[in-house]
Amino acid sequence: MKLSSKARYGLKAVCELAKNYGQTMPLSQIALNTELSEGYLEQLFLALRKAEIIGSVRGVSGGYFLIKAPQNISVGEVLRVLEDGLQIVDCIHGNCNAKCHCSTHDVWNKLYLQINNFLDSITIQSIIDEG
Amino acid sequence: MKLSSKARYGLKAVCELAKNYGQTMPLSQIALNTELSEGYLEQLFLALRKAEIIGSVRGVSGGYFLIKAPQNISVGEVLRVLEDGLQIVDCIHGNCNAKCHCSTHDVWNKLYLQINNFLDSITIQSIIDEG
DNA sequence: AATAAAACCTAGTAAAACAGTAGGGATTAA
DNA sequence: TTAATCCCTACTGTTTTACTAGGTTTTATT
Repeated sequence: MKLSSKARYGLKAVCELAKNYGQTMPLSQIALNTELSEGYLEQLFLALRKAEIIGSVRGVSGGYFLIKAPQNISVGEVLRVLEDGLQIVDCIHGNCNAKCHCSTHDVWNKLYLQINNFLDSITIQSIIDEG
Repeated sequence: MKLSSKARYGLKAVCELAKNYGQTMPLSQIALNTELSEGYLEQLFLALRKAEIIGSVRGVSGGYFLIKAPQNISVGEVLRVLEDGLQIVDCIHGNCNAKCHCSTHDVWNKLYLQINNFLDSITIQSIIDEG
């Protein structure tokens, strides 16, 4: 139940973009501000772009930008991209073949919903407001 | 954010013990009923015993038993033993040296509390009742 | 047209974590 | 004495993680 670096770094980077919402930021600048590896961030940004959370401009004076306003993006949206859908077990629907006569699956299902509901209730804007 | 096999198997095994609360069950029987590896379960039971969640009787006709009644044990108690305290990030108190000017740490702290509160609210008894 | 800044993309890789297995020792009822 | 059972440590193959490397493409600027 540990969060991956992808998730932690990714959220930080998205917050950095949020603080500069409306502008385009080169990855080098984001890496500098967050003290994260530029090469590693690049991979995360590739995923975030394909998920249409961020957009990009190529070439000189290009960079990345948030597509939606920070108050309209939830932490859940971002993390689901970076954390394989935030699923905490592989058989989330209890369709595994185990001869388990107790409903532990229900626990995992409910925990999954709790986590997602909570993370969906937090906006990126609220994070940078607190900081 | 995946749950480990330790956690999944451990909870199943504890449920199995709960269904036979008041009796002593040999590990071989638990492994059989849950279709889990006896050798692996042994490790989990070592930890659960040291955490005083289960007790054991050695020798012939020995085995393991739940120390507390199933309605007095929460899923959280069990999982914290098996999942390194259920901490989702290493620096849960935000004491890492990162030059992060946004409060993503607050998110992880709150999520940590959400998860623990939720799991503490579920008793082992309620799981076997549903099954 | 040349250059340099930037995104884009794939593949490799060392280290850690995971999910067990192996093998023996200690205890105890029968 | 035996066999069942818990106790404990160490080892091991696999997978995941957290990157790094190295190149390609695009584009503003000179």
